[in-house]
Amino acid sequence: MQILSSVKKALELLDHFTVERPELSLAEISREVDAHKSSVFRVLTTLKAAGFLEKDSLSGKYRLGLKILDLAGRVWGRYDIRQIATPYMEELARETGEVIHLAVLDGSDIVYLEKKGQGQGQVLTVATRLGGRNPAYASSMGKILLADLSKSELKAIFGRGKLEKLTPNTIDEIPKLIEELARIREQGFALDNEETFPGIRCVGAPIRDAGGKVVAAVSVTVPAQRMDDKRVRELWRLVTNTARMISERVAASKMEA
Amino acid sequence: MQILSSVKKALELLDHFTVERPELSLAEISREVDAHKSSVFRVLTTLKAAGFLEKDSLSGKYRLGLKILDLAGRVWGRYDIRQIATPYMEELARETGEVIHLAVLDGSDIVYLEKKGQGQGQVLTVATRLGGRNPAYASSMGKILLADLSKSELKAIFGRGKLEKLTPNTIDEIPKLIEELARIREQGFALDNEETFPGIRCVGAPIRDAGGKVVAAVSVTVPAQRMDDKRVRELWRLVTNTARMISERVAASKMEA
DNA sequence: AATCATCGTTGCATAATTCGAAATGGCATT
DNA sequence: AATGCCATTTCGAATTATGCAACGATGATT
Repeated sequence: MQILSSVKKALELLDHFTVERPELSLAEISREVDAHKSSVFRVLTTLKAAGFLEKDSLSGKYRLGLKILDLAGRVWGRYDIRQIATPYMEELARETGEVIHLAVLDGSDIVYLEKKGQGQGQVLTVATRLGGRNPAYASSMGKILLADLSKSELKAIFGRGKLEKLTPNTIDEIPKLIEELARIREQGFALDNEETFPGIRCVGAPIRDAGGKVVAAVSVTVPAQRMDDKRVRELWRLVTNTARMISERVAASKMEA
Repeated sequence: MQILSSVKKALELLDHFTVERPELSLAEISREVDAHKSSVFRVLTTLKAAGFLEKDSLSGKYRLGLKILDLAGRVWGRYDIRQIATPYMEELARETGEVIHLAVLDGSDIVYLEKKGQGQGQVLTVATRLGGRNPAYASSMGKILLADLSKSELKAIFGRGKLEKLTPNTIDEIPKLIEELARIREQGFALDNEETFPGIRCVGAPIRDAGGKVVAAVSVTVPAQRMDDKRVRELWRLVTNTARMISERVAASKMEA
């Protein structure tokens, strides 16, 4: 494996900038990465010169730069599905009064492509973000996407070990996950029963391309206290309907995701 | 200036991946950057390991990776204005039947934060993209944003040279631009008269924060053949109304851009 | 089937680059 | 004024990235 260590270090430095901590000083970063200040300064300067970071002229702190949006715009071009799905998600958000997500599978994670709706002013909601990720095996959308993979594909992704528990409810044994995925294939939707986030349940449904392959998933996200069995059945009907409509549009546009 | 040259090279390599050419092979990139294949291979491998590139397993070609979306999601968090403006832009797109843009100033460029509407099926439209950039001095939105800067701020951005002409109509002399900006401050909107893209005209208006500072701009983009003086007046009224409504919402939400 | 050209990947010695320590100036606090 | 912390720069030593050569795989051509 031929990794350039100074390039790796520079790229990893970007990960320290988060939504919670969008601005950081040289000193803060040096302490966090446990590297000498002058080295970190040079990395920051390089990232800034390339537009990946910018520096607030008043505070002298660094934050992620707009070059990243420029590059991101080039990535979104691959996901026409997002444009197609947006009006349907908006309609579903109005209909249900809940938060709606769209995601694709990347490796063993889902990646959020779109999020619509504000929920019902509840305190408990999900801190998800465009481009953000969660383990596929815990989330309704992830399980939908995994259910469309072959045994060997699943093995290549998860191996034979135990899965990390995100909550007490997370399925952490691969045989149980395989069972769950078989059930999902049968019933055509998936439930996240407080497996990704405590207190949050989701119902997810598959978006298929013209060839029937599951290329994305859409879900309704609800606080557990509002998600009884009656509500599950209701949302299942709505979200699978939305997914089917998106799928038809996807197929009609010869979309490739 | 302390630039790490190997990090710089790696970051610059990302720029070779565009919407037009989303996938590239090792050999293609090596030829383009005029560097040895084995060096480029190691850079690609490092970028791939960090998620900035991914490799199509069938073609072996590289493309931009989803880590970029992850980071972009953290940048968007700075632009609450985008969420606020979206419904108003959608309404304006319906009302005018044209393409609507939202942008902010970054250095001497505008950066597109949002784009709504499809225009009227015309062949001639603008290839703009979320996160994409254009020189501020040529575009209606850019001129709106520049008009809010002080003389010294403008001087720091543009210096004393000539500006690059994008089209025969582009203002390329700084004194003329300063005059134009003074006019814009007076009238409260700006016109791009085929200065950024040939055959394309835009009317732009300022979005202000609670303190009256211009923090973003919104514009209507029209093919020149459909933009007579009557249409200019009509669109000016609509776009400044939209900008005012967004500004009020921005001020109400104590937004910081 | 054999040959050729091109591709992607790896190992190694050398050249290039990066690193850390020390120094310096700026700013805020006492 | 003294102190502490910050950001930035210089320089020699240590480390890393580079380019070359080699290799196997693949596809096209003979």
